[in-house]
Amino acid sequence: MAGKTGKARMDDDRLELDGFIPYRLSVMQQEVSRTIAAAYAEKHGLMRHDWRVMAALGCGQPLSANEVCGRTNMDKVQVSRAIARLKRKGLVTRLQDAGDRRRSSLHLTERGEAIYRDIVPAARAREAELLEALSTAEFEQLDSLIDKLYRRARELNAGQA
Amino acid sequence: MAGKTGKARMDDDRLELDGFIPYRLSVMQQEVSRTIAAAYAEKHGLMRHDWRVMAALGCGQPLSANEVCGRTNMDKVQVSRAIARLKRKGLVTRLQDAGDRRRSSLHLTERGEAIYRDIVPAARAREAELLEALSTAEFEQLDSLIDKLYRRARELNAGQA
DNA sequence: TTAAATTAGTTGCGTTTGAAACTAAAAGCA
DNA sequence: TGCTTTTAGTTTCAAACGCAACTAATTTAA
Repeated sequence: MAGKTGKARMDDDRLELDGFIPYRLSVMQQEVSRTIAAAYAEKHGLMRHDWRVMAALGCGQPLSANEVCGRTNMDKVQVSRAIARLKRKGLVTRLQDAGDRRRSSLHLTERGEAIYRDIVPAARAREAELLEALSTAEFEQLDSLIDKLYRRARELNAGQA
Repeated sequence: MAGKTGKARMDDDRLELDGFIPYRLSVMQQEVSRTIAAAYAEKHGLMRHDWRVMAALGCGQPLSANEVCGRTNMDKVQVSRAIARLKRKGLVTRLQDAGDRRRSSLHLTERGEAIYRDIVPAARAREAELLEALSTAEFEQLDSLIDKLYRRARELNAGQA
């Protein structure tokens, strides 16, 4: 399809940010992120990465740090640091794997579980409030568009990654 | 509308990240961002914020730092630092405003302009490649969805911001 | 007309980030 | 077996960030 362009793009050698999809996506996403952060940040003093690690663990424990990477799309440095913070706060424990002593399996502690159980409904509620702005059809479109754009971007990035 | 939920959400007190729209949005956006960064990062050693400031200036010079904030959705600290970097690199100049000596008006230098003119078509090309994954109808849906979600998130955040 | 409040922009501080280098254990293989 | 390579995860260092405090110019308004 030829020349999809955002709204305000008149002058051809100037780029109007407001008509540039990647920019708008970024600004929108940041705002959405802030909405969700309310569910874990203030009250529990967690960062986004911490919360993601907890979310991964909440869905299936134990996990190695490496498995957490896979489920959260974070890289291993971020995961390592998030785990360090969570351990410091007493929200996760690690247990060195007997078979492979490089690995260790991570668990939410009792406190970690409690916080997890506190965050989940709040996060869900925030998401729901957000999605109230959309019809069912729009929601499905969104779902599909996220997927398509993600795949496409990965394709494009695959070269130099 | 009642209970929109992502795909993989079965257990009600566990949150599956892959079915959580804000998470998927974030991961997708990051990937898209990387795609676009290729247009300004490696080759010109710019950061996202630097590029945004340049993009703002490219569309209408001169601008005060404050006006840049408005056009880029960045806050003044980020803008101040981006300008400092760009000045260091010789890509923008500042000129103290005669009427109001707190302000100064920012301009792209010759070199700044040149780099801007190099980046714009590359960024456009990247965006176009990305959007090739979508039909015209989908593109329009995307445009509208970004808008709706952005507005909604701002509404929700307005309280505590 | 001068003191208080606002606005433009910068800076200092402690924390987080990103990239690359690193350690230690396990696998591959000769 | 002993040597190289891979894999899991951590650390280091410089740059970037967020926040609050700051300076300096301008506006408000008593």
